Amino acid sequence: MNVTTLQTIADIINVSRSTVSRVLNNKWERSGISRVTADKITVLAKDLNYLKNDTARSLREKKTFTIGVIVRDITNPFYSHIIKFVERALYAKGYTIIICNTGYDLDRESSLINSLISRRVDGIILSPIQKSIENISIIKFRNVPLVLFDCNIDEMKADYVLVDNEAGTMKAIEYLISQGHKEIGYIGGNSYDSNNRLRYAGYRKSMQLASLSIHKNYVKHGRYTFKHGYDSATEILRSKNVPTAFFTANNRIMLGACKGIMDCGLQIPDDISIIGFDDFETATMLPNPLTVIRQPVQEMALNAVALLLSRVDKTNNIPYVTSLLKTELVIRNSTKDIN
Amino acid sequence: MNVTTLQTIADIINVSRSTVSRVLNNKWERSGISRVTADKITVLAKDLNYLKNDTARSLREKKTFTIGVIVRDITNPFYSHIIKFVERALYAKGYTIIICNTGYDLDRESSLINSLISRRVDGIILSPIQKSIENISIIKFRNVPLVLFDCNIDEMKADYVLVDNEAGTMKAIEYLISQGHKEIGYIGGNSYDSNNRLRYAGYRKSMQLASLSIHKNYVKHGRYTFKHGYDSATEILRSKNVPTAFFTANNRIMLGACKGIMDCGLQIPDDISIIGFDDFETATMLPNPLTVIRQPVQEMALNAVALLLSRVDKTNNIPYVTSLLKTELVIRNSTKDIN
DNA sequence: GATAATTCCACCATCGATTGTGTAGAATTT
DNA sequence: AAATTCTACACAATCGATGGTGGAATTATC
Repeated sequence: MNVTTLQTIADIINVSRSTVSRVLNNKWERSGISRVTADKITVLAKDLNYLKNDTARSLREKKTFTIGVIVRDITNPFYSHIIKFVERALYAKGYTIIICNTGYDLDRESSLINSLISRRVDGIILSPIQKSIENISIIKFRNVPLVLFDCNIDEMKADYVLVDNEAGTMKAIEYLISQGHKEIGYIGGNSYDSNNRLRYAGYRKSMQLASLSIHKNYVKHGRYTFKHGYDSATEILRSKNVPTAFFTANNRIMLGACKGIMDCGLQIPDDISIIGFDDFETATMLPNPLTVIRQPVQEMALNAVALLLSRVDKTNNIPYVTSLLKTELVIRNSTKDIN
Repeated sequence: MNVTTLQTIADIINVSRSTVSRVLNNKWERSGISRVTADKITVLAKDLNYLKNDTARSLREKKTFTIGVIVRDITNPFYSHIIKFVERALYAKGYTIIICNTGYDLDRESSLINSLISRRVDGIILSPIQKSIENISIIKFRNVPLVLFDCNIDEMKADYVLVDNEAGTMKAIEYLISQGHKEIGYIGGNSYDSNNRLRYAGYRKSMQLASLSIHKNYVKHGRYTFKHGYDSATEILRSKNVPTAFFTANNRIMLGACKGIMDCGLQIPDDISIIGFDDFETATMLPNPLTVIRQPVQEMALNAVALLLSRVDKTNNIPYVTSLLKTELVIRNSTKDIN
């Protein structure tokens, strides 16, 4: 259980801790340590399986080489892919990431943030719940480098990475309209969520531009879940008037809606068209592969990392940056031209 | 940028660091500190937004309250769900987790392990690549509490959490046989992977018990990917003789195989039956929902955490434990009775 | 041979928190 | 009034690593 430390090595070779430290950090030349001493130390360190103690180093250096990443739902493939890319990019820069999952629980978010700050992470990438922005303020108050991800909060000045939610949605709706759809339903996410608000705004704008009216009954906001998608779709489809197409605000809702449509005995796209935000692996697996708005997941991850690291490295006050990325309409086969 | 430390508070109130420490750790009564002093300290700490420094505490306590979790592919829903449950359980016990993704890269695995040990994590939950067990030995050598997850390595004594791969597969194969299938293909994972070996063993055993012969051409080992599933299925289906059913060794392979089958112009389950290991959200979304062997994901996660923490807490040498969990055959509609 | 110039390292403070031990001064006892 | 007991803290060592400063020993220079 006895671990080798710098002191262990120093004692054996009869040099000081600092000398060992300098050698093992490749600073021995600059510090005027002889090659002979350096070699002895290097060899012994290997023999004793010396492994640096990062807690000590972090304490001393006031730098942990750790980044906190907080997402709302790690089981959503959108986030798990983001995390994969973020982890890979940060790892390449020598950073480790601590991943936290809020599960849309505000208390959890708050407590996780405190925990990350206690651990003195060098920065945080946060995909906030947005019900309250108090948690975010704490991070800023503590002066911890922060990148807000997948959200767009007007009242909060910060670095952002986000996509053109409104424009992306408009592409989708306009595509539906070009196929002759006039009655288009919107099954969205939480009403306090900026993505949902912007996607909804895009939906309304496109409808308005085409002089199409929006039926209140065709619009459902709710949670970003399969269940919400399913319930909303079936509820809408069981009423007297039904739309000819649906827009869904994320992958989970889309899957739920698809299942709901099928369970209502309707076929996609013959009986009803559907288009949604987020691309995902199984979108191509349905009887008719799904047409979606794809977010540039890897690019988003890389931009978040780059933005954050530039904050971490530079103590000077760069103005806040918003990295706004473009979405792409991926046309598959879940909508039908009814012109 | 000046952070409050115990010393800051101590200086203002004119007490010593230790007194402040004891108060903020609720040890003041035991240490004979007056309520008046304690209150003053508590109030001031709050006013100054004091936040404990975990790097310092960890160094002193030789305990980081951090657990490393290493998985092979975080974007696989099986793992992302495991991680979700593991994180939740550990969080409840005051631990933070560092999630690492090897992406089946052995060097990465090795380097991640070293990094975790450098950070002095209190324990590691590892789902190893298994091409080499050297990396695992390092963890054991360093005496870091370890739980091996989702694998079964005979040569390596350790704590394990795993499922009845062989028995589970047998349930699946026997189900197919009971439906009259005699020509059953096996599309598996990496040949060095213990899960794959055991699942394959289960497949062979069931076939043998039913006196069915295994066609070499119907068996494909490879990577746990969509592509491998797709390629294998199409390759098999394009040959002269084709099986009436497939068993697939994980969720990715299953999806790939399904797509392959569809792209060959065949219908599931009318033309060909399929059954696979791992349940997943979209299994229910296909035209005909998929029949699968479900692993008790949450239970696996909780057992891994419990096992690990018992190692972390007790320094005494408990004998190694293997937590072997049962799988469940979830019958949906991807197989057809051809009796 | 004496002084100057290097070479090569040791010393010590520091990061922030924790804890065992020691001790003034007040309170109580005899 | 002296002895004893409490009360309420302070002190200092420790965890392991880092880096500025200073100085002994060796070599070079005239």
